[in-house]
Amino acid sequence: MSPRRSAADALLTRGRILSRAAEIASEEGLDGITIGRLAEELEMSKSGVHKHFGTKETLQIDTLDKAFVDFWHRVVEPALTEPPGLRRLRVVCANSVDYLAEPLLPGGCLMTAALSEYDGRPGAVRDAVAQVWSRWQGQLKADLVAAVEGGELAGGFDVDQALFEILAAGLALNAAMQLQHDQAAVGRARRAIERALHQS
Amino acid sequence: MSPRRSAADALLTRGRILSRAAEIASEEGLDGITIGRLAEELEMSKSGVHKHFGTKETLQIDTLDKAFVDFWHRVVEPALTEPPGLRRLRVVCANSVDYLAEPLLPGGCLMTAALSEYDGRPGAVRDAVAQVWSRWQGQLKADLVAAVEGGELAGGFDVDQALFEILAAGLALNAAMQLQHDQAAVGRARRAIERALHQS
DNA sequence: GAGAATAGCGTACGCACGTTCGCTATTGAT
DNA sequence: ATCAATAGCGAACGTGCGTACGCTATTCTC
Repeated sequence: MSPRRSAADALLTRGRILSRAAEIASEEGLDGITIGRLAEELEMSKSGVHKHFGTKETLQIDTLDKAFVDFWHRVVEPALTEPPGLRRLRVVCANSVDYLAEPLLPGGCLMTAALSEYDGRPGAVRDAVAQVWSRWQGQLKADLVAAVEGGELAGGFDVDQALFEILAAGLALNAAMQLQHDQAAVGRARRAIERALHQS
Repeated sequence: MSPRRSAADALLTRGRILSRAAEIASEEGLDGITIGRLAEELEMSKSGVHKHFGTKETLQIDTLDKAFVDFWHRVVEPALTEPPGLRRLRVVCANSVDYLAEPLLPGGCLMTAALSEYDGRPGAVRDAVAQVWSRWQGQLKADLVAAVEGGELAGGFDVDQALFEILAAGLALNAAMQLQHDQAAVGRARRAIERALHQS
């Protein structure tokens, strides 16, 4: 019908597809993404959607990557004005709690959803999920380590234990929000994270 | 081919179907359950499998319920010899950590997988997931409350905060085991739970 | 201005899905 | 001995899926 096809338009179309795909995936999982459904909702042809990715698996991975980039923009980057260490860590954690409490995507955090969905299924999608989580954990751990090295945390502080508890709080907050719409969980997550930083 | 159909045999067949379905669902999600696949693996016809449940949605719910009953048998019931309160709670928590570290199902805890999978999709399956989680949380909370009332925990102890942190540790342990096969997470989960019971 | 690239469309394909229907053979109660 | 129930089978259905192919129209490069 309307074959516009400049390079700029193509990138824009690709972005529209990924945005909608991320919304769908956040509610119904990466497997809920369907080329036919995307085509219908974006008012284009199945083959038009397909061509941008070549394979459904690629579409799923690109969707996850896009969601991760958005997450990073909102959660991590604003904290980079703080020096590495405890100050930056606290801002990152606060931002991530805010993100989980009021996510960009309608079905909540896609990284978290994809984690459960693909942790038992070998393949490229699972690898992508693992990489995304590895980066997020690496970011948190780097500031924990910096805080210890900078003397902001007590000597003998167990970095991996704190990391575990911070991640745990995020997972539990996401579950409480998505399954039970429990707003009170937000405060509990904040407190749990603060407690993770005060090992006795 | 071999139409045996006593009432006892029927129940047995139903159990075989649900057992295999639970295994599949633990690895690929409740949506990974497929009547055709079950029929093939169990060497029976699609219609034979179908007839036991009438609807795929019912099959999914029954699978979840079966997995929950098995979980309950292994985690909660052995602890009922302890008196309600802190002692029973510690046994339940220890059993649940053991369960997550070495689950009955190949893909890990089905309740946890189903939580992420269906938290954003209204319907009977989601309701079943919510109910299962509500029962599990209720069990934990009952012993926390009993512990407070029995004076085993300090006055002013925040039961909901502790419950949040215990559940969080379980979710994080499951994620660490399934995505990263991180055995060290077992000890961290145990420690996180113990810390949840020692509010400062 | 000519020509290679390519965004997007339309059509078609094979496949797996859940569900339906009618049948057969066995059971279990009368 | 009879007869209603029913476990399970086999075949068929409509649907939606991912993917492949060829085409058209526009853009970008030279």
